[in-house]
Amino acid sequence: MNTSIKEIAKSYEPKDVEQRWYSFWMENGFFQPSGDSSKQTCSIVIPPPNVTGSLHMGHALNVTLQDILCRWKRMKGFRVLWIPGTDHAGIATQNVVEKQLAAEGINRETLGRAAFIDRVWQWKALNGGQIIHQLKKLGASCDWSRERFTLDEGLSRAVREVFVSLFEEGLIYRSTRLINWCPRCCTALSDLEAEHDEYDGKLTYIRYPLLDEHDYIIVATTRPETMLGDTAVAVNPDDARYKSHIGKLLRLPLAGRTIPIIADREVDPAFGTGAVKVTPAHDFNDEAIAKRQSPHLPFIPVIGQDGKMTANAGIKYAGLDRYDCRKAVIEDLKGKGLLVKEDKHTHSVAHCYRCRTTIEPLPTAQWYVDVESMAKDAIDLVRGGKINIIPEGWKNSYFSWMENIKDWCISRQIWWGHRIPVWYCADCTTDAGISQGQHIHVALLKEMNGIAEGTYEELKAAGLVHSEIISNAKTITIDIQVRPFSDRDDLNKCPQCGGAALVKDPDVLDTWFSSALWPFSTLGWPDNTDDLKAFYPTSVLVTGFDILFFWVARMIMMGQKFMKKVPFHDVYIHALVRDEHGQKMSKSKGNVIDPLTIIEKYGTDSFRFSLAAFAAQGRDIKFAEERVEGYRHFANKLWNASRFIKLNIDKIMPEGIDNIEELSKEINEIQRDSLTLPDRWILARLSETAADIDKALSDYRFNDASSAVYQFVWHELCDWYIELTKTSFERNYPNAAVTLKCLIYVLDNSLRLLHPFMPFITEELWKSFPQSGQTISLAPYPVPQNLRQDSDIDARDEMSLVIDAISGIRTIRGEFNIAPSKRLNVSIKTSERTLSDNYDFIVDLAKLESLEIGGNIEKKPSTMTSVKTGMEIYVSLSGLFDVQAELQRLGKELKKLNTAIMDIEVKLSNMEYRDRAPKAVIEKDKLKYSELIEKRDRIQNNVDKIKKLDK
RNA sequence: GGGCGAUUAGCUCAGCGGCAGAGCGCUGCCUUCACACGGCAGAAGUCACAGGUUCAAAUCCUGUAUCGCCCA
Repeated sequence: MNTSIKEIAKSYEPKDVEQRWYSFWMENGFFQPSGDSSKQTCSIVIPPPNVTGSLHMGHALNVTLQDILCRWKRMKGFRVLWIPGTDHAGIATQNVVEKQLAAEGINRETLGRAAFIDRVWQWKALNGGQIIHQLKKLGASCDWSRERFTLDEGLSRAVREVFVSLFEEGLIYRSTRLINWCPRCCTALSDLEAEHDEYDGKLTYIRYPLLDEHDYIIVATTRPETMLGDTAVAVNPDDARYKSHIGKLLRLPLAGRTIPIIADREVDPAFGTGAVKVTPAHDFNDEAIAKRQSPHLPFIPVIGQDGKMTANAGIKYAGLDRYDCRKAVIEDLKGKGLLVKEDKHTHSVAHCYRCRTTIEPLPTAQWYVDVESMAKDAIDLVRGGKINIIPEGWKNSYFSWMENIKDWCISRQIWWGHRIPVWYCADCTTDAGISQGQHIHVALLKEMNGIAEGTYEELKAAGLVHSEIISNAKTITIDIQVRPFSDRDDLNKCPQCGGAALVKDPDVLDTWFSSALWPFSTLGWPDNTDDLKAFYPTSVLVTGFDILFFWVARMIMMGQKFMKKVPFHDVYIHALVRDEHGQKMSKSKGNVIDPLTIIEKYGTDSFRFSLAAFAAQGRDIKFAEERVEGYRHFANKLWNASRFIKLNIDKIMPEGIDNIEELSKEINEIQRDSLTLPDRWILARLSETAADIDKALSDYRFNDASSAVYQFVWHELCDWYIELTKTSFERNYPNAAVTLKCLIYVLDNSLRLLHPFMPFITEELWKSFPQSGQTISLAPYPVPQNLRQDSDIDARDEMSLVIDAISGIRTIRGEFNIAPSKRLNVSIKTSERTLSDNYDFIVDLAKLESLEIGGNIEKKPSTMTSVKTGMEIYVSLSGLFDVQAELQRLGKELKKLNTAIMDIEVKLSNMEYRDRAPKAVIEKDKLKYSELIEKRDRIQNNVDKIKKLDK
């Protein structure tokens, strides 16, 4: 029997406490799903943070909300599985390691592909655990034994399976078209990875001379350097200014080429001059125009993958950076008198989401996923309610994106990632009968046999053998004509000719391709594992709106496609965390708040509680540090409430208590008569609070849940109940022990209610009471059904009388600045027995010297009056009493009451109101009206008495 | 250009047809034996603006202004 309550510190020190418990939870495997499979399950997959990442506010919010849900469900008895892990973040990680290499004076090409990838794995082993460590600091109750990485073996197998089956179905295909190209990362990007920002640029007007006439046409462009690749000028067919020009030829300045004037409906006559230059190889709109023409306009790429002008740009410009070329072109046009003007012009420019470099649209061969039919299904799933998006407002964004979705470019020209499982045969011939070796271009790391680059055939002709070509290749480019083979197993023979001259596709997949499989790949798919059977579909996905399209939409498509079931039932979209001025946090702005600094300063629990309290639906979070400080005070309050209880266990029950689980049974068996009014009241309020929190969490209303528990613990348990128990304890009531048991019971349940929000302090306090439970994280969550059931509503009405009496006296004390130490003499005129039944509570909490309660109390001279429903309170103030001040005070109150009475009179006398308002509303108003009248009359009565008694 | 959201106390925000709320801050009194990271009391609002619907509007509708975000 543990009765010794160790001395506990006067204030809560989070650091001491937090360190201990996390490892305790881990060592005991509390976060692994437990219980038999008949139990209801709850599963969540974490949005995998980038392996390069370190914890920021967004992660902290995201993880805190998931942890609240998981801990709540776990305590409710669900078999909970929360799978953690990280994302290999292809471009980001490769950038980090390349930077390291650059510092050593090498680059990935000199290192070679295999060695480079080894380097990245080394880097990952050394640094990749940082964010995981930080998630643990937050208290995340993930099942770390199931931690996954998007590039680990199992997940790679899932990626391979998905790729190959989509390929076999024809839904993955290779195509040459314009893509967003980042000239710094040297890779293609998906549409989503190109971010559009407003930018102050120029609109340049250029004169294009007509071929056979002394006339010209003026075009306006934001990118003059691309004119070198123009293959037409387009006008709107309905534009009267240009109708007669359609079909004529122009001499393209600087390049000297002849290009036609064509008509296209999409040309906006209001933009610039209404005539636009068409550069199909470097602009998405122009590409579309080119493909609408019959025959298609030619594509002349003049900018290369490195962002420099190519030979097509002409000898003068070839090799120039695209921006230097812009200057040169402007100068040369000026020189020829063809530059009309340059206007200031704001337009949006696409940037690489990883490195901010301006995107260059380039025609290249890339792999695409045909998403049309999957998107259609994904729309239906949300529309039909199979997947709920919360808050609902995001549904519209989801639909509008999904309805306009374009095929997804999934190939990336980098090395870190899932290699595309496709092979090409250098020996076979294309459909056109040409040797495929002529369509495979190889650049070697160094010159061999006098050749540095050329087609596969040329290298062979120079005497190189297959293995030499492959192992010394710096880059391999495969033309679209070459036939791809994809397979679940690595190919070493051509499936067609049986030859061994196979070239593996050099590209890797978009990281989001593997992320899209996360809800089932982490559970063991493509194997039909027990986890998959038990935990798929997952219960809810908690994430920020910034990856709604990147990730959520794609998971829905892939989940439905491959599992034939939704990946999750609910998607809870939380806010973005901004700084206290509403600015997005960013390193460049220097307004980033580091969660770990906050944790260091205020403790994890306070931080988590703040995040939950901030997490109102549908609004961004402006993070204010003062709020966290406020919740640290709350933690301290809780700490001290427990401290108070422990001190009293020592005093009142020297024999101690066996364990607090036993207490729950006892509380349920205690006769109502043995309980004080405060006991009954707090039990009732506990039950109501538990119901409120359960409802709020079920609806993902984290802020409602946190404020309900805050309000209860501080303002009901601490402000009132604990203060009231002091009366029982200090006056040695016969049932003081019962009250103490109630108090412990309420604290125990409060700790359990709070645990999902504040896991550390609640475990610390809970474990400091004697009990058989191993951990609070597996203790039952309080819901009304498992709390004392007979806690009555009468208790609340009765208690509000007592509270009114005490508050009434305190208000008078406060208004006249009477020191709390001065005991007052008070009489209360009332017919309510409740007040005399709770005589001591009023005396103690209002700090009275004497108290008289009765129906026949008469107001004495020099007494302050407070009129409340059901009672009139007289506070004796002989000596301090000021007639004028008191009359003024009561007069003010009368005035207020009269205004209220008049308002309600107008309302009640309105016939339409009486006809149409619901009965209950009218009844309520009538009751209120009579209460107001009664109160006013009683105050008036008192005013009259003062005038008579104290004149 | 299209769409979404916000505007409520000094600040940060709940509330979204039936008496305008919370936290922080502010003012006054108090080191009362859990807690000064505290207690008690108090002041503080034309619910952005203009119309409309309704017996009744912070709440629903329309428009305006300002701010923010997403998509093109």
